[in-house]
Amino acid sequence: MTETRWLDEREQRMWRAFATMRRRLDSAMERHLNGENLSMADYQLLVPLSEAPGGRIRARELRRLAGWDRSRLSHQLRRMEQRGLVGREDCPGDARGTVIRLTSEGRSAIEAAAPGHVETVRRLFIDVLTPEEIETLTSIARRVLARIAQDTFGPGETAGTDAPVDQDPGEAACPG
Amino acid sequence: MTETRWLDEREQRMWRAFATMRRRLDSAMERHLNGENLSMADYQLLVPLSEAPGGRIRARELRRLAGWDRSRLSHQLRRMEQRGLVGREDCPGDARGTVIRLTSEGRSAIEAAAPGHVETVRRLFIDVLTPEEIETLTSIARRVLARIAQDTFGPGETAGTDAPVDQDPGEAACPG
DNA sequence: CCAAAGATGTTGATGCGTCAACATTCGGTA
DNA sequence: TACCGAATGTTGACGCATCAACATCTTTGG
Repeated sequence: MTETRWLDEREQRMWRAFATMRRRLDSAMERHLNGENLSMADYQLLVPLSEAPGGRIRARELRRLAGWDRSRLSHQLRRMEQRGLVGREDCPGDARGTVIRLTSEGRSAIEAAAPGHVETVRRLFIDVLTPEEIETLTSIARRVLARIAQDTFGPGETAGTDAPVDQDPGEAACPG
Repeated sequence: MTETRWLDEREQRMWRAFATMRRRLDSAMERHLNGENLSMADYQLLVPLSEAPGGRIRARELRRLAGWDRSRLSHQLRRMEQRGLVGREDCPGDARGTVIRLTSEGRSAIEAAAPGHVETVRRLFIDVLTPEEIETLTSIARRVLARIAQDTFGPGETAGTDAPVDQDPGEAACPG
């Protein structure tokens, strides 16, 4: 180990402000969604489901779209099924699979919540950015993601046992 | 309700990339810290404790420094106490209070983890940014935080019942 | 065909985070 | 002094997230 390169004052200020912004943004969006009785986790699954033909997606595919691992998805679907937002069906052609179906309650919920959610994203974040800053942020995010991917396979520790790190659709904004 | 202002392509691309970066950055840092058997939550409390004289801070103050609410702090301290990282003592002069004490195990843990954590922050994030981008991010974070603060007290819903939203030291980086 | 290996989901345990309810103590005021 | 409201912490319940273990089914290769 060489000597630790601590953060200088500017770096520290940025890192703290950035971390705080992240936390506050999450809380605020969670809070606004909760007003519609949905969590961010619900939202992330309901959006792709609402865009799928018939409101049906196989769990495997949903897992890929959300970038989650099996367990997280299964637990979340169990909770959502209990609330009547989704249902499980047998998967034709593969007895291992499960098809997730958006219920009418689920569709109502996402359609009620989506506009407000997007408005929140816009009001709290996008509207305070200049077009240049939007491009800069996109560029930064890409560089950081590339670096993290590098890092995962370098001195790797828990290199992807389950979750595929290939693609990441992130969070959709416009449910049909 | 006026018409929803959906996100255009650039905005959506930025928002998704940004959200993904946030998640991946969190996971990566959590994972690296876990290599030292610490969580981010542990770290956030251990840093101020390690910097305090005698390794002692009253719970109220720790709560303020971390920006947490009572309950979260209490639960986290219970878990950390069970692992021997901290201890609870009576608060002299105020029988309601509790003084949190960093144990020697706690000190060893934070001192072992801090350099690696800072290195991770630097390698995965800071090192891929230009000085201009660091300033830009600081500026963006401040604007967003101001907007969120505005929003909280505007059409507010759960405007701060417990957690003081005044100051936020965020995450410290250099435990003495 | 049959056994091994892989894919797909589920479950239980545990840690993290929030909310509501509670007990205790302090401070100010009648 | 006695009371009442505020401050301080703790607890239980529940949702979210990850890990390890498991059950089942499919595919592959002999």
